[in-house]
Amino acid sequence: MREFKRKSRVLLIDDNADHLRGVKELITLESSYDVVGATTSANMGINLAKKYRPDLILMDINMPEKDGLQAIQEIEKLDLGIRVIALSGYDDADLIFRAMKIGAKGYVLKTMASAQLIYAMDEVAAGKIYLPTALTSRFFEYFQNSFKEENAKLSEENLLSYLTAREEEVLDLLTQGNNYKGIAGKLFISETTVKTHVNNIFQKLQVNDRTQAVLYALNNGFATKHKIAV
Amino acid sequence: MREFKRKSRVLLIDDNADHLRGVKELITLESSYDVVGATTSANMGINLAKKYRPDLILMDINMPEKDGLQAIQEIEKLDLGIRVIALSGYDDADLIFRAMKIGAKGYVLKTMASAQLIYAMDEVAAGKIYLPTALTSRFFEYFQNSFKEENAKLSEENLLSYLTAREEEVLDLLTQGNNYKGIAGKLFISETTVKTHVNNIFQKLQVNDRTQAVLYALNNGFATKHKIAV
DNA sequence: TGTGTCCTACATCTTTGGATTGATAAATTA
DNA sequence: TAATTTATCAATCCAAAGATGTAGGACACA
Repeated sequence: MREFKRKSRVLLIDDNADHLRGVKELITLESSYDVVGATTSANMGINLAKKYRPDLILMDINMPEKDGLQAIQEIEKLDLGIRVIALSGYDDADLIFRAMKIGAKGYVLKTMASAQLIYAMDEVAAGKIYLPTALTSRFFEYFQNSFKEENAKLSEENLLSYLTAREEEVLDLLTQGNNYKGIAGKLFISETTVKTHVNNIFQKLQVNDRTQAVLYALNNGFATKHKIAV
Repeated sequence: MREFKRKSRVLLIDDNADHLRGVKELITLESSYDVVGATTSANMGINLAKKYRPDLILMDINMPEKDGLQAIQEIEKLDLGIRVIALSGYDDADLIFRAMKIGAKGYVLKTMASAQLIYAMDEVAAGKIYLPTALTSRFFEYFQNSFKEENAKLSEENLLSYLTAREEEVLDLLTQGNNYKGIAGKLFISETTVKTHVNNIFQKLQVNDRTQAVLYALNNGFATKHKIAV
């Protein structure tokens, strides 16, 4: 299959010169990839990316000088359609999560067999996103954990549920930064009426001012509830 | 391996009686699982879950009456350590994302080969989280897309960067719902100084009041920047 | 040494926000 | 039908917030 396509162009960025050389050899042996560049500097890597527009980048994210994650982010910002695979020595869930969050199309451990690296490259070059099974599992544990609190908040007794429909409208406008006059204008009611509603909201949410009300709303899934609902 | 462990107890919930029967037979053939219950009702399923405390639940999430996702959420809320695998007819990214978000430990398509279902069950029963490769790819596309906007905001010119260190401290306290007095007390400075800082913050963020300042901060990664930084 | 930035502080004034009380009409529910 | 809830509006009062101008001391940098 792969043999019939044009070769994918790959750029390597890894501050460990030895590892860089090793990966380069490995990939060069693999006939379906052209290594168009290899550098130990993240900044240089970004420049090379702009210059050569590779299809793929293998980016070491354990670099001291410039953080590899930051480099990935900058490359993603360029929006050149370059697909980046993160190379890391650690299977740390937080690292994996952050890499995928900023747009890495794959995450491969340096300790993994070379065949697996090539496989990841094939998958990513084919437009897919690739994570080894074990890392996927780690990712999801982290992912679910980060939503646990939010889920708990959304399902637990929520003071927001005591608000009337009108009060929800008013609160919604509050969370958009409106003052009394703005809300009154948007709802076609008098400012004093808005004051009444807002005061009732304060009572129900047990807060003292609009900022606290807005914060309560945002921290307890007010927007979520209406727009993204599970 | 599996042969030596005690059998995992499974509960099946699927409003399609035919499919339910099919899955039940399939699993019964597989000697390492005991089907402790099978029902076409989500509510009944939740009751059975409480009663029998199965290790695993296979939950159809394409049910009209009570949404399967909601049922998963309720089971997760019980916190009984029951691991739920979502069964669905659709490989819709949004569905997959929502299922994983609320704590499903796996997501399997009904059209998949029975061997794959058993494999998923083995993995999940072993404490892992399992998503078929193809669905993982879909999930990540959706996941990365949902962060694209946020990433753009964080990396684009941000008025927050013009704030001084002290102003950031003040803004941080503002985003916790403090008034002038509260901030003054916490920073051991006078209330008038706080007013000065807050006014400077308003100028820099180009907003008119504290609520808008807080909203600007939250919408532009203020907390994120300091606590979760990429 | 001077220039600029930052943190601190105060005075003054205007506007907005918040608390409270009271009242009417419509809709809902018991 | 009576009672309750909701949405509307007003007056009043006090507190808080916001706008503006001024200014001294600390520090960094050229």
